[in-house]
Amino acid sequence: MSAAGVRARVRAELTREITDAARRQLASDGAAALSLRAVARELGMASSAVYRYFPSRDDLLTTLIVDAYDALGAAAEQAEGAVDRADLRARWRAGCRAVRGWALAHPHEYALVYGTPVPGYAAPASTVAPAGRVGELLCRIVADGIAAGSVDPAADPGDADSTLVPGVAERVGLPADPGSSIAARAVQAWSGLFGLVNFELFGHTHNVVADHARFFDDAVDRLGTQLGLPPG
Amino acid sequence: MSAAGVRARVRAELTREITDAARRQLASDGAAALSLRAVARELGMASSAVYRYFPSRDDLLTTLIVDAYDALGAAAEQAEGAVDRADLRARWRAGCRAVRGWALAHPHEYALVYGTPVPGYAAPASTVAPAGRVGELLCRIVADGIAAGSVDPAADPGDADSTLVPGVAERVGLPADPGSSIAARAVQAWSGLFGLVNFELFGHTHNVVADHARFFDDAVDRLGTQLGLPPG
DNA sequence: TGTACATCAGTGAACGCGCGTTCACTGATGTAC
DNA sequence: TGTACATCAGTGAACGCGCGTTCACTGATGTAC
Repeated sequence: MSAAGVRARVRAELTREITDAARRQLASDGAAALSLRAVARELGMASSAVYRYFPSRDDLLTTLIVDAYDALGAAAEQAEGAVDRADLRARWRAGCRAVRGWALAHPHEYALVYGTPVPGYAAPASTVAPAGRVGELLCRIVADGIAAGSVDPAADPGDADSTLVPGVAERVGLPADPGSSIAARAVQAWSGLFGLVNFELFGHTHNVVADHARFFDDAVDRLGTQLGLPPG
Repeated sequence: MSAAGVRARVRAELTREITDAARRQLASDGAAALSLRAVARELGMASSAVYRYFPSRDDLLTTLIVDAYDALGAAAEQAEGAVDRADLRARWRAGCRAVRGWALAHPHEYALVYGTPVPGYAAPASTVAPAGRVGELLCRIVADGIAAGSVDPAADPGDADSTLVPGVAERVGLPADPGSSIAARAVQAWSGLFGLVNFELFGHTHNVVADHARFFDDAVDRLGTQLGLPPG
């Protein structure tokens, strides 16, 4: 390996060490407490040295945001992918449960992307694709059901899909018929899933729900039913 | 009015001026930027003077949180209360739309209570009751429907209600039968409502939904239908 | 292979900022006799 | 009604902290001839 290659590799490794330390800090204290100086401290380097790797705190934050979206998306995809393709209901459950499981295991990373937007931070374009992974995964299940004939896209008609951005249904493999609501209902189920996780994680169901895991499973099944997934 | 009464009134007024200034600051810059010093500055007083009224920043924050819950609850109750009692569907719509409307008008106050919990802040008991107002309002609509015979609590059976904290269904006027899911479904609809608002306000549907108002109305109607509210 | 130069990583001090909270204090306002 | 005392609101300085970012610098590593 060339000398330049070594230098690049060392650089990449230290970049990763920085993001790892930042992620640990995020995990233990939350996004608000994350600072470049603390990261540098943990790595035993001067705070100014971090600027050789990230031009500003916001860039480090962007990396963490993208990583969080990707980790959550990967967890959901992996869980969903481990299930019999033909069992739509099981795939739905697996994907949703993986989202909740990841959120409970990484509450601060979850809050970073699904809680209050960081003040003064404007999400750059690089966060858009990772942010869509879970939603697209859920839509793919519905689309597969339509393709297999086990989900009826014409159930619950209406023109709700016309409230969506044009082309978004096709992009996730859903039909784009006038008079359909299947894509809008999928978006609603997606937001309903995160509504459940938000409420649990942020404590809104603290005095309301006793068995969160079972409550969640029941609710997720109802979301699936509303989308027309066949019962498991 | 006695001299002591005057003093107490002046004190109450300045207390309100402080919370008003804090609320303005919260509204314009968000909770993270809220500081006792900035509030004192806006009021033209020494920062130490604020401590005569609030023992710490957290106490000021608690006041703002309670106020936000109450303002949102009042907005929902007022909108819902203006509708014909017998028209359950219209009451449901009015309540939900008021929640969204208030959230859009007060995004930072909304985020304070429904976004990421403030790090290091532990919500005291005084926030519990105000936090429940919207959920209880929604449940009351369902309970009225059951009482009027237009909502069937036995539709969609299952034992989902057993996942809730015992007594919570009765507390909001819903039946507590074994084998029922009406209370759990109400909780889910409640979390679904805030999932919709969260997604819109925090930008997750930015590239997905085009007409947010109509998308929301459609989704809310679906939530109502899932609870068994008669169509409007 | 050796040498002169350029690039790069990392340092440590500094700038300027804002924060929550404490404290001894000064006047003004209220209270008891 | 007048006076002595107690309570209270508000001040300004200070403590100690941490932050993001800049800058001139020192060595080490890589490159060109």
